[in-house]
Order: sequence, then C-alpha cells, then structure tokens
Amino acid sequence: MNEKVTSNDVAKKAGVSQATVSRVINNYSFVRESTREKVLQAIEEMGFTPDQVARSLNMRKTGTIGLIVGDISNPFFSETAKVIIGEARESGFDVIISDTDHSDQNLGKAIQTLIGKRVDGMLIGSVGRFDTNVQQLVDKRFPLVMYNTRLDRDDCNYVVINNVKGARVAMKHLLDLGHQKIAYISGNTKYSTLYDRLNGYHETIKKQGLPFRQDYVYDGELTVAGLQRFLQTPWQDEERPTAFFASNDQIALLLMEAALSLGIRVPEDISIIGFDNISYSAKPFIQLTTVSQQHRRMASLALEKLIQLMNTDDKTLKVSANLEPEIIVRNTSAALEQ
Amino acid sequence: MNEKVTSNDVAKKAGVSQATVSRVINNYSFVRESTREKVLQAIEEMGFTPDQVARSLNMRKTGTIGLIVGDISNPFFSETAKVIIGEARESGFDVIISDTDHSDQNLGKAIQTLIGKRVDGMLIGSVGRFDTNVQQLVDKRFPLVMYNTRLDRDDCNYVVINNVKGARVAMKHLLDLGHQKIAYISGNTKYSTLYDRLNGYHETIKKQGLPFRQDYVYDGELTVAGLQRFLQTPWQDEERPTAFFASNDQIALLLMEAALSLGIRVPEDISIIGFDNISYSAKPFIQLTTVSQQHRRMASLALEKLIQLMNTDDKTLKVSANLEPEIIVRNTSAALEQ
DNA sequence: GTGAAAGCGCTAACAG
DNA sequence: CTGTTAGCGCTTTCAC
Repeated sequence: MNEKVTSNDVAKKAGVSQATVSRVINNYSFVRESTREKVLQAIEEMGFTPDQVARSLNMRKTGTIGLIVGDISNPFFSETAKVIIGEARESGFDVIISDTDHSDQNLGKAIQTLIGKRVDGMLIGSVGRFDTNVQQLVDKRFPLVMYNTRLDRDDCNYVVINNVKGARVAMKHLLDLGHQKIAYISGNTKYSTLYDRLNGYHETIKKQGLPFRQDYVYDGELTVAGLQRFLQTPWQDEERPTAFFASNDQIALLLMEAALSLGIRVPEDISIIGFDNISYSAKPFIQLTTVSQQHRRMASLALEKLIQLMNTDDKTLKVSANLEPEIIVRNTSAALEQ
Repeated sequence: MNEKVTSNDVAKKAGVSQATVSRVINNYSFVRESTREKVLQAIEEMGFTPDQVARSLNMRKTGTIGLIVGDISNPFFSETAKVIIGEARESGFDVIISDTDHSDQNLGKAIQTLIGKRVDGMLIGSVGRFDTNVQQLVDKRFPLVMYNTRLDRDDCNYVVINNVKGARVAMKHLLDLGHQKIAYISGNTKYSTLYDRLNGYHETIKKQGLPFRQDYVYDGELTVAGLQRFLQTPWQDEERPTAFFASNDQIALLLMEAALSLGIRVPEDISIIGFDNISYSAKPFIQLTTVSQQHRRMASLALEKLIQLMNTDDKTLKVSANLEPEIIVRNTSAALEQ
C-alpha cells in the first residue's frame, strides 16, 4: 500500500532491534514495558501492518483455509459459507472460496491453486464420489473435511447426514399420506448425497413391495422446461404419480414452478417433498415440505473438525461426524384423496 | 502437505541450479529445451507445487483480492460473489471473502486483516456512506472498487446505478397504476444505495404534490413481525396506503410474508414493488415487480475496474461506472381499483 | 543459457 | 530482556 513500512523501519524509529518489534507484535511476554510502549507508539505513528505473507513463509502456515463449493449462489452453499466464514474468522482464519460450477476439472484446478497458496486446510462441499483430485489430497493426508457430500471411501474426514435414511424418512412421510405412486427427481448421482438419496428411494420402493418403474425416476436436465416435460409424461391416469420426491430443495422449487406453469396444483393435485431445508423453503408462499440436513450445524461442525485436524500432527486422526436427517412437514404435501 | 518439496529439491534432482527451475516454472524464454524438459520431468516426478507465499513475498503481490460484503447469504451478494469469483479466477486471482454482518466494526477488522494478508485489491459491496475505515483506504489510494453502495465522496472508485432515478422509476410505475398513497419501507440509510432510494421516494412525492406523511415511511426493524405491525397501522380507510415500495427485494419478500400472514392479498389489496431483482423475485410463486440494478453486470464491471486499478501505477486513475436502473414489471403490482 | 548471490519481511534460536 | 544471525522458498540482477 503506501510506502511499505516494515518492522525494520519501525525498529529504527523506536531505536530497538527488528527482533524486538517482532516480539511486541507477537505479544511475546518478556519485553520491558517501556520498550514495548516505544515500539507500539512507533507502529502507531508509522501505520505499520505486519506482513502476513512474510510471516506465513517462515511459520509454514497462512491462517487461510480454502472452501470449495459447486455453486456459491445456491442458498445451501451461501448459507453454509456464511457460517464457515464467520466462525473461521473467530478462530483467526480467512477463507478463500472457490466455485467449481460442479465441474470436476474446475475442482482439480481449485485444489491446485489452493495448495499453491498454501492454505492450512480445506473444506469441500461438493465432491464426486470418486473424484481423483480429492482422493489424492486424502492420500497425502492434507487437512481436509468434506461436508454435504463425501468420497466413497471411509478413510477420509467428512460431516454428512445419513442420506439413505433421510430419503427413507421422506418416503415414509409420503407413504403415510397414502401415496403409492411416488416419482423421484434425481440430481447428479456422482455426488454421494444424491446417490444415497436415490438408493433410499429405491430401497423403500422395494421394501414396500411397490413396483419399481423406471419412468418414475427423472434424471434429465434440471430445468423448468425439462421438469414440465416430465410432468407431462403420458401416464395412464391410474399410473400417474401422485407424489414427487425431489432430491433437493432447489430442484423441488423448479418442480413447483413447472407444476404451477402447467396448472397443476400443489398439494391438491400432487404432493412434493424436497431435501435440505434451505431458507427459502420456509417462505410462506413456498412452504415446502422437506428433510433438513441441518446445514448450518453441518458447516459449523465441519469447520470445527478441520481446525482439530490442522492442530494435530497425528496424521491418522479421524474426525468425521454424522448428523441425523429431520423431516419438516409444511404445505406441499397432503394426504392422497381417494 | 507431504514432505515439502521445494524448487531447490527439484534443482538437485534435475542437476541444474535453483534459478533455472524458477525460470522454467515462470516460462522464461531463454532456457534450452533439453534442460527445460529435465526440469519439467523432475517437477512431475516429485509432485512439486511452487510456493506462492514465497513468490508473493518478493513479487510484492499475492494474486488474491478481498471481497467484503454485508451478508453472503443474501442472494444479491452470493450472486455477485459468484460472478466475481469466477471471473477473478479467469484473470488469475483468488478471492478471500469477508462477511461483515453489516457491522462497521467488522468491516474495519476485515480491512485490517486483508491489508495484512497483502491482497492486491479489494471489492466492497456494503459500505456506509461515511465509513472511516474505507475512507482511509481511499486516502491511501489502495486499489479498491465499491459496488452497490459507495462512500459519499467523489474521489473514489465505484460501480453503482443511479438509485435516485431507480426510485423515481419505481414510483412512476406505481403512480401510473393510479396509486397515490404510497408507503416506503426503508433499509438502513447509512448505505448510499438505500439513502438515495429514500431520496428518490421523497423527491417524487414532492414533485407530484402529494402530501408527505411520515407515517408512510417505515424504518423499523426489518422482520416479518415488524412489517406486520406496520401493515396494521390504524390508518383511516381513506388514508391506508395502496402501494408499498420496498427498498430492496429481500425486504419486499418479508413484506409479502407479512401481508400474506395477515390475509392481505397482493396485488389485489396492495401493490408491492422491490429493488434489485434477485433471482428469487422471478420465481413464479413470487413474481415480484422490481427495479433491476443489473447486479451481475455490476459485479463483473467492478472486478474489471479493479483489475485496471491493480495494473496501473497511476494513483489518480478513476475507474467508476454508472449503470442504469431498469424496471421489471411482474405480478405484485396492479392498477388501483376505484 | 545458466549459476551465484542478494534479498522480500518476518520468526526463531542463540548469545549475552 | 534484547540484539545478532540464520533462514522460510522464491525472483532477480549480474556475471560467466
């Protein structure tokens, strides 16, 4: 910024050695009060701000963590990011955010630049089950905690909910309301989260002895137009799904849009249940029934675990946590009218 | 990460000097092809990633910019952040995000840590008109571009729309629909954006020869409960506002919630117009009439300007830009029924 | 073309 | 308590 005042300049002005300046900015205890004050005053007068870059270089830590998400404009991620940024700061960390747009290639690049920047640890909210870039990080035992999604291996650190169970809970809710013909809108199953939810759906269908119909599972483009086409599938009347389980709230909202545009009423004509409980789902004009994955708590825990990881030398420490899914019944699901 | 491989290690392995390694990772031209390849191979084999911290230290730049916003979970900011993060990466910058929770004190601290981290520049989306911390940055000619809000002085860099005009446009829309009794829901006027919009409201009221009523302006707590109380103000029937101008979309949504909970229909009973055009406002179950401030374009421009600023030594360069407000008419505003 | 050497601004022993 | 001395891992002259 202005004419680069360094600890050396401060030292000269205060008439002490540069090391002493370093001692006072680091609150080292054994500095005579009078010299401490001299230094402090010089710092004040010269507008000195310690250079964290230099500091990082020989401390081998930067006080920065990397946060990688698939889409920061998705409320799920912006809401978790808020928690992470806030609590990280309280613990003395800044956070660099990378947005991958759900591309594996971008994820790879993001990891590379973050490694280059020597972040002390990473939090990853979107990672494919078999992502090779993240696998390598794990193999290297780089301090890393995944949340929301995780790799398909156990020797890694993550905070997730039991998504199979979450899907089961969602299905049970629909079944309890009398629905039997339940369609599923799948997101990209490269993510464990979405893969597990799909499995929970399948599992429930099977356990209930319901016929499995491939045409009840949508895995096309996640746009209003695509979902409109799905809703307009030429089912026989008695085969038409009466309930739709969307693999997350964003998708559920899209589905609600599609239904609305087609004059299909929710929940009168069809019931809809989502997953995640993003804050918009609670809005009175939406009132989406959904399953909470306690995302703020998840974010908070993930950071807490990461900090543990960064503070230990035990390369074998496991810090994963599992949260419980929780159903939130609102107005988009209703009993099936006979 | 793993056992810290440095350019020195690479140099030894490749049988060249460390300086040469530096030359190849920086794509310096005058390196013999054969030695370049030797080095590249050693880098590959050893899994070497250049230490950007060391690099930053003597290049006096970090390739990192700071982004400060009032609330990253607000879609306006997460959507602009997405643009900024994406385009910054394309230009070789990472971004550290600070979330101030709209507190001036947090803003001050955020600036301090970002300065300490030696970011190459800053983008600030939320700054009070007279904020002293940011004033100091401007005085120092630190590379800084504000967007959305700005300081109340002209010798600073910003990208904003003409908010007075935007408010005028919003008011005109309501007036054209026959509304005369128009209430205004004010946000915190420490922000230029919200200050200007309030002025645009006042100005229009005056120019139209409409009576100015203090009880038409709400500047209480921005919660559903607070807005419910406002809607329940014991106005005489003929004094009851027929239209509400909310100073931004978030607030408009809260107002819609409040109205809904009170059984007040929009737009049948009251018209509502917002400001910002966040993506949720376009959702079919919301369909909020609003004024766009082209926020993605604003973010993109702000970053572009910042990059200009960071690439010049001309400390007097001014890079501000003004965008035009644009009304988006949807379903929350309707002609006044006589 | 390539090596040697001098820092970038700080922290961390090690003396005294 | 405080100064001196090495680096941290790079980039960048300046020679050869």
